[in-house]
Amino acid sequence: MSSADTKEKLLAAALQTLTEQGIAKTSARTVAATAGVAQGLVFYHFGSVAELLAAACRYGAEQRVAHYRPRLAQVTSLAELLVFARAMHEEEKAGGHVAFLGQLLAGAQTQSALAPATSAGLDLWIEEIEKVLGRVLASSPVGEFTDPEGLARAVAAAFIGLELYEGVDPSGADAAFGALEQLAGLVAVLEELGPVAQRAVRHQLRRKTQRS
Amino acid sequence: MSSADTKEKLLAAALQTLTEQGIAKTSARTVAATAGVAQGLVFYHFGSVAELLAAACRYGAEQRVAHYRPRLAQVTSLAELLVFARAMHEEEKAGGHVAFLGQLLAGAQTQSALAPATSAGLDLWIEEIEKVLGRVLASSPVGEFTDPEGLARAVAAAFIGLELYEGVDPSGADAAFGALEQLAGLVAVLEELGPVAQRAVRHQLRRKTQRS
DNA sequence: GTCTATACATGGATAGAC
DNA sequence: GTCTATCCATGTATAGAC
Repeated sequence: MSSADTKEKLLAAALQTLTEQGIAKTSARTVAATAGVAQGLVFYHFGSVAELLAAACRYGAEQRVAHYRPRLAQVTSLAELLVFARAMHEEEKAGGHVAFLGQLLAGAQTQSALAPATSAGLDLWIEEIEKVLGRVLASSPVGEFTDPEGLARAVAAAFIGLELYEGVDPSGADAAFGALEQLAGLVAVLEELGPVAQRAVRHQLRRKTQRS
Repeated sequence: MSSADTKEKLLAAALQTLTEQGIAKTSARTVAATAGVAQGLVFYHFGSVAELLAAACRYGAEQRVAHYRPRLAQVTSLAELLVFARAMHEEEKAGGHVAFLGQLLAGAQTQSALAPATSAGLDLWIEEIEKVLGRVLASSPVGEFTDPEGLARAVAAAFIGLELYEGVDPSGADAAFGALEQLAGLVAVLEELGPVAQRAVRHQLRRKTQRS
């Protein structure tokens, strides 16, 4: 078998094991078994389990971002973004293709070799989210008075948190998404205000910004 | 040694190991070593590693919520809540006393024995957050048009996500908290609008709510 | 009732076979 | 260059000593 083939199999198997077994049960043995290759190949091809996981993170994050990118590109309002988030969440419940990021995030807390790759994987998402937020909030006071990059980072981290929460309390996670949708609706209202109210809001915001 | 003593040691050691070593490296051996007791005692006192972790989760969550409760009780505005969140985040960077919830959340995804305990531990936080949000948002349109319990769940899950994110990208997490503070300031502005603008906002919200 | 010694499974890593 | 056989550390669990 070609080197590229085996590597690819191991990368895919690493992601699958990570989502299905969790970081605690993800080992060279379990991944190799899933890939259908010998256990030693993990070390031959990647040097260590951590390096395999780091590579798998890059591989998987690129794949998933590419998968969702076209749909994200069509989002033109905050309400649509929340609809997308909910749909993506539903897809994740079935397939769990982003869940591996939660597992890596947990693993990276204490295994420093995983941190850069996990951060880089998340950055792919953050970049996309930032683009969408920039577009969606451009016409709103929110876009004017918040840091879009920081907001994108908060959204990405929060989404992973919610995905993890889904695993222990599905109905609770559902309620959380519902509340966020209501909140998004509230922000959207700011855009639909009449000109007088709009100016009042912006005026207050400017005062507030100067004060702090 | 009394049974209660050994159990207490194991519970504390489980939390410490979970935060310092992560779920992947938390085993009967590592926890017992930290506790300074024999490894087999984990199984004698708790039956299995998962049950020990579940018990430790209850134990730790109660402790931490009790630790922060007095300060949460003094929060009277959304801005103050964000100041508290940032302060708690800083404390966590140093001590990492809530980090174990992130590790358990990751572990619970695939080890169903952990899910109920983790969910229950989070619920202690959610309950407190809900109280605070109810108080803080009572005078705001946000309180009127969102489900406070769902919002509290979203906040708790998002906070855990941000704590995990901090572990792989501290400056990114800082930017995320900064953006959320700006966002909170924006919501606070709604409360400071003049009566005319207030009514315009509420009117739009009512229309919006009826439509959806 | 409390704990220790021991059995056996799984994991990481590599020397050397093909 | 690719893979297998094997070593030793670490993991879970329990039989039986105190």
